[in-house]
Amino acid sequence: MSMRLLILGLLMEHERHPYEIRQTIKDRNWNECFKLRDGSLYYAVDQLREDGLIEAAEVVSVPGENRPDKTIYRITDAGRNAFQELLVAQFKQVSYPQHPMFLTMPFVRHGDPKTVENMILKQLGACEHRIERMHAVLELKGSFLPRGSALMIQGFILFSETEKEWLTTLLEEARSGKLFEGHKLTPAQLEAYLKYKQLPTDDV
Amino acid sequence: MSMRLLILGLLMEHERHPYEIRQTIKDRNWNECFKLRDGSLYYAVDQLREDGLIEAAEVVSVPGENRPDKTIYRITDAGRNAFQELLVAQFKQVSYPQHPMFLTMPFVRHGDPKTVENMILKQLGACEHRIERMHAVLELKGSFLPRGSALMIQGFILFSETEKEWLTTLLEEARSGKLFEGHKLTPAQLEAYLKYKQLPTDDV
DNA sequence: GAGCATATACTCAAATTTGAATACCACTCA
DNA sequence: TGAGTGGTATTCAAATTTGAGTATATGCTC
Repeated sequence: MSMRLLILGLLMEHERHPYEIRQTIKDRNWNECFKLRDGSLYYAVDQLREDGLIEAAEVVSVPGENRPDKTIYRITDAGRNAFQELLVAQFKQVSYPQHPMFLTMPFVRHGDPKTVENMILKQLGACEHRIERMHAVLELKGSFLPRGSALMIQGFILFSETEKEWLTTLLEEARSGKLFEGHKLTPAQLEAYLKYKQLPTDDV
Repeated sequence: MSMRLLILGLLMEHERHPYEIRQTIKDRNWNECFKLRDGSLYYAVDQLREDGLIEAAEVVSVPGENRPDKTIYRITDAGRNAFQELLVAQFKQVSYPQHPMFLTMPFVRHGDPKTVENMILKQLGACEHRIERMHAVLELKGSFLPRGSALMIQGFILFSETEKEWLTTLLEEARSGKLFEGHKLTPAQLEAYLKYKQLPTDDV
């Protein structure tokens, strides 16, 4: 998650202070598509400033005093160059779809079937809600959003629909008990396993 | 990425040394589905040992001397409990599909069209190869893999096929130039934008 | 048989992320 | 009137990941 690209990208539009960046990300519903923490936002901003890719445009003191002043940042020429590089770098990343639940799958068979079933059910519910929410966003914004942003959300919906399909299968298999199969290998399976070990693995 | 879950999960099967864990992950083609670095593997192993979740079962000196000895680890009772908790925690994660290219989308319009088009094309190629590779894995292993592992790979293929579809759209739009639209907002768009700002955002 | 890649088996500093905490203001609800 | 909730705006230590480096053995080619 290149926080730097995110920040520079937003500053390509116009100058902003960190909290405004955070808000913009929320307002645009991007936090549904990738996760962000305040901590790394402020950290990245500091780094960018140190590297001369952004600079303070203005420091605003909010009336009411004791609150920290906000610093408004602007992208520099070096920053605009860095943005182009980061954009390409992000494209170049070995990049494949990821889902936190992938990691649980190889191990569910060691878990408690009833608990697992419930967890899958919850994920499925969350997934369905997410699809609805994002459809609402697209309907309201789709036509006037920058095309790339609209396509991101559209992609996110597509992926979420695939997720729904996958979770539905998982749920069925959890209910039938099939999901928890595979504790032991029969000799035939073992032989197949040895064969499979020779499959080429593309380094990822 | 809970390295801990991954390690404990593998040690639920039988004892292993760190390098063997690394190998197993590769042999099972899991590195296609989630990314792992040696550094975090060894770090996590150390943590797990400190926490008493795993213990050294045996230290093996390899003939030929000067190589570091391998320590074979075994999961403890505390570790088995921790495994169950980590499994549930992983299920509970706010969990949605992610793709590194999502981050580029809102900003492609500031990038160089020709470069962007090429990058998308490359991703599409990589994606197609991945699908083929994973199909080969499933065909060879699908029947004898623990069901959960097979479903993970199946899910990964499903997601990759969705990715292919999405990338194809992106490519078309890059070629037609539509992808790069959205530099300025018309007054009507601005009004729509203000409306959209009021959309509820589920915190993620 | 010299050179070179590849596999084994890690180690470590530096970069980054996480998660929680801080502090202030404005609002409501009882 | 004061207690609690939510938004604004950030800081920071601790946890974790990254990326590069180390060192040896083994196999392969020219």
